[in-house]
Amino acid sequence: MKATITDVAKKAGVSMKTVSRVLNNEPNVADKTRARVKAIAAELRYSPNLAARGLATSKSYLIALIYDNPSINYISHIQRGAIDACREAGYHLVVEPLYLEKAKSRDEKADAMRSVLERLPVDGVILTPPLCDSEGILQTLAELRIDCVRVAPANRGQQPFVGMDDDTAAYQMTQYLLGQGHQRIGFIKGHIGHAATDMRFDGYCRAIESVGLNLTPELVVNGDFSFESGAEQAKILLNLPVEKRPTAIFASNDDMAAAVISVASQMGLAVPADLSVCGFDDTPLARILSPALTTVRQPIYKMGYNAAQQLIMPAGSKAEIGQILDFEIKLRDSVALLKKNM
Amino acid sequence: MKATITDVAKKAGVSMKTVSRVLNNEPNVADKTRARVKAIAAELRYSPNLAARGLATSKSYLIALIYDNPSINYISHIQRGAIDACREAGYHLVVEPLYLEKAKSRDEKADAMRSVLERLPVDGVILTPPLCDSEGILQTLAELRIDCVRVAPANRGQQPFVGMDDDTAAYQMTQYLLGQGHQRIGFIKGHIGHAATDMRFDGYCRAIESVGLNLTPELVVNGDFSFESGAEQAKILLNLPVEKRPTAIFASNDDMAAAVISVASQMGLAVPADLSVCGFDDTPLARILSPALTTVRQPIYKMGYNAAQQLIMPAGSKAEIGQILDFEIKLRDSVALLKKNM
DNA sequence: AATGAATTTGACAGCGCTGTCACTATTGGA
DNA sequence: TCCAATAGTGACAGCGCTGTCAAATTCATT
Repeated sequence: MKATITDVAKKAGVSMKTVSRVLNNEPNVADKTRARVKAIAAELRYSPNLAARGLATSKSYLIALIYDNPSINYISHIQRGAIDACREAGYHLVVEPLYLEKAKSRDEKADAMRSVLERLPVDGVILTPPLCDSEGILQTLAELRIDCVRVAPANRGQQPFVGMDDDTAAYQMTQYLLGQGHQRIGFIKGHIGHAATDMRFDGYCRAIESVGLNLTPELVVNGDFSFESGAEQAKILLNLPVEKRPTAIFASNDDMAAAVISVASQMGLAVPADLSVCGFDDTPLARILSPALTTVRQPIYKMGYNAAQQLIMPAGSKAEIGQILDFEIKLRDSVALLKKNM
Repeated sequence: MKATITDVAKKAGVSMKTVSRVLNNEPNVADKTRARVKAIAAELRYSPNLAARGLATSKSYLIALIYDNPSINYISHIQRGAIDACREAGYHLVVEPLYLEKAKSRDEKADAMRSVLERLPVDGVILTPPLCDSEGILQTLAELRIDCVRVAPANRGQQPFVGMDDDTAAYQMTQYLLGQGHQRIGFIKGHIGHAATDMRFDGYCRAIESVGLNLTPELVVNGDFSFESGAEQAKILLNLPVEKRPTAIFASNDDMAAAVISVASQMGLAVPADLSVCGFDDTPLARILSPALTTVRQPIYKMGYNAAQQLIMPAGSKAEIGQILDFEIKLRDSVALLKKNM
């Protein structure tokens, strides 16, 4: 039915091994032979059987994207990037979410991953936050001797990663708010335990302090990246007495920023006239909101792309352990100059 | 390093074949033997090597999700459903988007798919719209002898599919609007060529006509499922003279409905007091909008789940060729009773 | 106790490919 | 001219598993 390497070998009058060499671009094949084999392979529409090759080499040409991050948007972009990188190199991406009933511990996640990976022999694994910061996961991967690249990890450590500088991004965004005249800038933190939560908050703090202001504890509230938590915390912030109420709110992601805008308008506060708002991520939501959201654009796609690429690259050429990608501050309509009387 | 079937066999004092039988739940193994082998396999953390098994059985335990649908939300849910079904059966999902520069023809998409699939031996393919209605794709799959299940195809035909009744859903939603007293109901159609576009529009028409009303051509406009197109078309609808202007707008998806709400509020129309709006899909956006959007909940996750399941199921048990899943009308806050004076 | 049938088990080949290693042909230099 | 080095090629085993088929065991029946 489907052509095998033997068919090609017979037709070309060479051994299987020679065909194999040609197919894998190995050296030591005469140019003439190489050309002939290639032509015949093409003619027969031959393509190697991945299972057989995998069995022989214990490589699978498969890369797994493993995550437990509930943000569809985030994962989708990582995934697209990874798939594109895979395709360029003849690899394929298998997607493995690791959602478990929430009570499960880290160890159980590691076990779940182990059972997935023991069954499916992948050549490498891409780990997204918060999974990429789990000791258990990392250790299991090491035991299984599977390469991995972490996306936006909290601890950069000595293993490969791709990431961006959340801290600086938050710093710059806060500086921008400051530059627009805002002094009382509310901050809604993300989910505890998420690396980005701390890094973004740190950037905010640095910026506030860099202009000689003091951090006002009541302006900092704890969300968890969800719209609902954003709404809840926005109410707390906006119900502060007028003279203490923030004139701008920096939410740690776009969903929460959307909630701030929604709550503000329900309370009769116009954005950005009465309240400036900015987010983080630049999800599709950001452009749809009215006003369109000023936010930080993360290079999510590129992180996925580069992560896969690092996995695929021949081990030798790994110049650097980590890659830090550029972000971009997207100025849109949700931030305005502070009005004099506020 | 990793336990093989031989290790288990030795330790259990039986042959490889017996272990194999136990692992595959084949009959004709004594209960005692079965229990012992299972115990030892668990103890050794044994799990079969997919490549080897694949080579022996010419199955890959891999299913591909192939799509060119740009809606992240849609694909993500299909994907999650499919992955869950796969995992239950020890399968894995590989994801293969088929985006090409837009100029490419259908045939080129089929070629692209062919080259992906010739390399990766998958056991089945899930096709989403609009790809699932491409003759070229279907034919290529048939040539490759790869099973496929289509998700929400336009032409149900004789091949397996999972879908929902878009027509009836739109019919019911329109009926609901009618029941709230609305007579001038605007309709924003989706992308031309998308099966859902026609089916939803048909349902709308049927409902309008079912109450003895005539279709008003100027109340029907052409969007393309994007937020921007929704905004554009909403403006056209809402700029109609007051006596002709719709009192309710049914957008063919949530993104366009969000645009309607946004445009309406920019024009000083309150939703739902001055204008009722409903959408289709029940994306996360629907709950985030204010007012929360009345919409049709599509069983997207379940479609993915069932599609994968159909592929995995032993060929014999395929009772029915197609499955039609239930939708749900989600009543939220964006539709109100028509005020008397309108 | 003896027979046939059903159940349970194992030996072995082979899926399609690549790694190893041995072999032959070619080249360049003494 | 001959030899060593190198380029080019192929035979063969074996990756871990399952299908086939025959052997061993058990059971039910006379």
